[in-house]
Amino acid sequence: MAVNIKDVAMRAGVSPSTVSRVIANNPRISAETRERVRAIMKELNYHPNAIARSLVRQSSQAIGLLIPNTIEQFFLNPFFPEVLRGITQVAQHAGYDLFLSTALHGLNDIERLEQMVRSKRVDGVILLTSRVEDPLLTVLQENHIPAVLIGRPASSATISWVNNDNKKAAYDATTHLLKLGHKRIGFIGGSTELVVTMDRLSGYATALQDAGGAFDPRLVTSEEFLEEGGYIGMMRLLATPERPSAIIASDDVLAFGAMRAAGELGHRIPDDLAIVGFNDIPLAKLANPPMTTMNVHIYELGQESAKMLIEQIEWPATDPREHLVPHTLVVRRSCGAWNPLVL
Amino acid sequence: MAVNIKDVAMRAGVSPSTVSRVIANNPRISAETRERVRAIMKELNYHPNAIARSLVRQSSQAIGLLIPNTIEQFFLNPFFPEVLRGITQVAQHAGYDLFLSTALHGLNDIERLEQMVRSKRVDGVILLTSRVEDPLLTVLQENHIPAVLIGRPASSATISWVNNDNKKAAYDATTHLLKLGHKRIGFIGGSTELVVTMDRLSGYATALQDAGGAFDPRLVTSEEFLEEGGYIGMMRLLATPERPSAIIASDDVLAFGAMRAAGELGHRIPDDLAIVGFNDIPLAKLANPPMTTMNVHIYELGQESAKMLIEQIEWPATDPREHLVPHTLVVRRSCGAWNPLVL
DNA sequence: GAATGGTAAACAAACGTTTGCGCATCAAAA
DNA sequence: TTTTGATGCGCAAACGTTTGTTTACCATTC
Repeated sequence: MAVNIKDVAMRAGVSPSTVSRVIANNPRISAETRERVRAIMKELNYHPNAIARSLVRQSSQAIGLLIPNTIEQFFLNPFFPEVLRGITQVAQHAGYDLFLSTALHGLNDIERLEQMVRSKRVDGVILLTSRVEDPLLTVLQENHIPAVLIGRPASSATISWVNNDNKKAAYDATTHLLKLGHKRIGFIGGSTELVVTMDRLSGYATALQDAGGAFDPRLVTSEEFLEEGGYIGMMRLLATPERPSAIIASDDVLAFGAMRAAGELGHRIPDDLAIVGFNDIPLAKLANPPMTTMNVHIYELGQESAKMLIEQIEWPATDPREHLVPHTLVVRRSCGAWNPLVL
Repeated sequence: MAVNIKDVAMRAGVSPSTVSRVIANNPRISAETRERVRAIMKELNYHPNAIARSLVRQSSQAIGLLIPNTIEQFFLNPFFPEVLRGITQVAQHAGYDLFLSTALHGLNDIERLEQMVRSKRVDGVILLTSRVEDPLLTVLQENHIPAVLIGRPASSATISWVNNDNKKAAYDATTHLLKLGHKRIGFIGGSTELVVTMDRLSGYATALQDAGGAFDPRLVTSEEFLEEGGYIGMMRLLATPERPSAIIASDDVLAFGAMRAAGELGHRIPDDLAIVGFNDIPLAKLANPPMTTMNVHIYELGQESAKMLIEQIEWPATDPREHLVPHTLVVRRSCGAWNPLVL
């Protein structure tokens, strides 16, 4: 039914090989033939079959996105579209298509991985799943699957990854609050199974320690990565005997929940309670008050991961690389630093 | 390098056809052979090549998502992840993979469409692009490409679509405000090129008319589909001589911008100004005050579109269908209806 | 004992490309 | 005139499956 390369060849009075070479802009085709074939292609409205091409080329010119099992949570977080935007930008530019793999009906990460790459549908994968179990990494290595992790591998596995310096970022955020005079600073984190949570918690603790402050476990809570989690976490922290005067939330969505909880209990932000979030999602600046938050440049994270993956696909020999995307604290109103210039 | 069906066949002492039939659970294979082949597949860690399969089957078991050219705006709007979530859910369940097509380097919709489906990478497409130009629809029809539009076609083209009854929804939202006693109600819409904007505007106007109110063009503004657009729109409306006492924003993101503008000018919501948004994005209930908004059930929109597309792919004969997803007004604080029960 | 029927598996063609190799053709050099 | 070297193009194999048809085998039946 659909017109194929043979139809074009026949109509143009040449062989399929010639048509193929015209498509590939092979220089060994005369200008005259090239033009004639091109005209026929247009006339017949011919479009090369990408599937057949992939089969013979042994490459699909597509990259896969492995989305965490906690789909709902992940999609709900503005992190997702933003990182996707970055990946998209680079992939498009390099001529790669994007394949999405989500997990719903009980497929685990490994099965999904095999579905995508072992079946040759994609040339490599970007892992958005921050809680990386080792078996997955083993499968990747054993099968020489080009892959890039967004986040940091829990173990010292040899895989390319792109991440923020989360410890440093949390350290900086905490220091910011310390400089504003806060003594008791609380921490609301996501699931402790996530490397990112542990890193940020660690940076927070180190900052307190360096400032001579005490790390009080009652001021630390870890919740689901949802607005509701932030809400609950804040409620918990505010119930402690000596309540904190400032909060670090390891995600803006958590921070939003925290702000809601604080508001409901009648605490004013930043007067009674300073809050610093993480990620600088678009709505952070629209919060009331506008939220101070650590911008981790998610878009760049996405871009860089795609770049690294494509590099890996096209030069399979290259060693795993790491890349740290810098962070910048965006000072708004929620931390109580009315004049950012003095900091 | 990678193990293929022939390797399995050889090792099991059978032909490739037999292996293929084992994979397909063909009943003509004896139980004994089936088990033996299965064992070998596991032993060799064999995974069928989806590309080769697609080639011979003439179907890729994948559906494509055509994302509007206004990528940045689209990704920024929480509508996107939510509709994607719905699509994903159904697609996964039916065994279809998801392919993303975004437009960056100047490819227009048609080119992208051809890239995806004419090249057989996907079996059908979901069009997320609400401003559907006719040429695109023509291409779809001429090539018998299974497709579903999310939104309503501008012309009376014969294409399957799933949508909200946007006129009715806007009518209902406006009526809600009228019942609360508002006389001058403003409307902040997205680009007038979008069908959805025009539909909602139309419903708004009809509601005013039915209530005996006058439609005042000075109370209507159309802006970019961004928070910033809502901000500017609100500024514009508040600058009119007789300023409105209530606002309908055709998108929650616009409503957020509107609320910010109102806040900056010192107007209190809902006391000085009532606001009703559209979409009920997750953050709507976290706004300050929590936002009254028309829930259009985006997730369902996504689910239904995927269902319709897959149905179309698997039963090519079926006629184009339409589906309206119901809307429900979620009354919170921003509209000033303190006791939703009385309505 | 030959014909029939049923079951299990093999054969081979197809799907639409790409690409190494070989074969003409022709002009220039020997 | 023969050799050489480009140049332009065709041949055919390969990529890894699926599937309609055929074959081989064995047990019934006449």
